[in-house]
Amino acid sequence: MKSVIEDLCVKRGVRLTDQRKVIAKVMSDSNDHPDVDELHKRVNKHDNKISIATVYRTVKLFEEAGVVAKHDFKGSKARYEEIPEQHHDHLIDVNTGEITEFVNEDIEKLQKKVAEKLGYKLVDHRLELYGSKIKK
Amino acid sequence: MKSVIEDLCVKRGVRLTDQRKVIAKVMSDSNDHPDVDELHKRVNKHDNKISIATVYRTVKLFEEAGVVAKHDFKGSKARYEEIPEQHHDHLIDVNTGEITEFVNEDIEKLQKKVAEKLGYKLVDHRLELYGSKIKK
DNA sequence: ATAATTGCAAATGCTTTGCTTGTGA
DNA sequence: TCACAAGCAAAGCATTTGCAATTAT
Repeated sequence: MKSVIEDLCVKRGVRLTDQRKVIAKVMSDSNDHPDVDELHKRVNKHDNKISIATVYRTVKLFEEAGVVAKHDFKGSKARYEEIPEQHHDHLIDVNTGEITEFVNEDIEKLQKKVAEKLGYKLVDHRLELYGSKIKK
Repeated sequence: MKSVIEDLCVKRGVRLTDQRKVIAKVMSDSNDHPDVDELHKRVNKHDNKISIATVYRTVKLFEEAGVVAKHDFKGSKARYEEIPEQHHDHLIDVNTGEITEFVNEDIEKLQKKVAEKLGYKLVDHRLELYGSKIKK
């Protein structure tokens, strides 16, 4: 059965090899934000002949095709996630590295407004919150 | 005459060598966001025996001492700036790389609120807007 | 058929580090 | 004095790439 990412690739004319299908499935099945090493490990459970170079090439390809998102959080290597239905930003636990997703329309609107006031059309943004858990 | 960064270093007990004084001065005199290579070039105009390794070690030291800020904007290497009196965020021109600083208290407050609602104390954040100039 | 993709290992680019010599407080 | 810093070159780490063999359409 086709993964969400695989479907999107077909729609966008991305050539699908066996390796790409496996990587697409692994990413679609992930609910976290794995880095390339972790993806490679997960992918290798399905096919241990897929090289890490291919994983690197594929996540880049998927990113350029707009089917996965890349994140460079402070102090860690690049992480990836399937493009979500709804845009969200991230809060990173500075102690554990745990990532929480959130949506805030007010902030989104304000960003657009700030950019426009400065004479720019907002084409992208990055918002990351770093926090430590409040014990109650 | 002592630079702002040099002053701060004294206050925080950071040992000041000739090299560090030069690097501090160059950074205090910069109004942009130079990367390490660019800093090294500027520093070398004052003393061409200062190695790039020292520049790397020093910006890291300054950053840990809280006297300079490091930024990792999308698609470029690490850039540095003197810690500003007032906190600000950045808008990056996706076409030219030009950086504009801005302050928005409403966004700041909302970020804090979002973190708290998720059970976190906000200890840091990253907000970057990427835009293209609107021609008028 | 054939242009694109893979695996491998080597190369890259930025940053850090070991070691010896030099130096600030 | 002497713990710390600098310069140099080598190492490290994540990522990219050249090339020959393989594969999707």
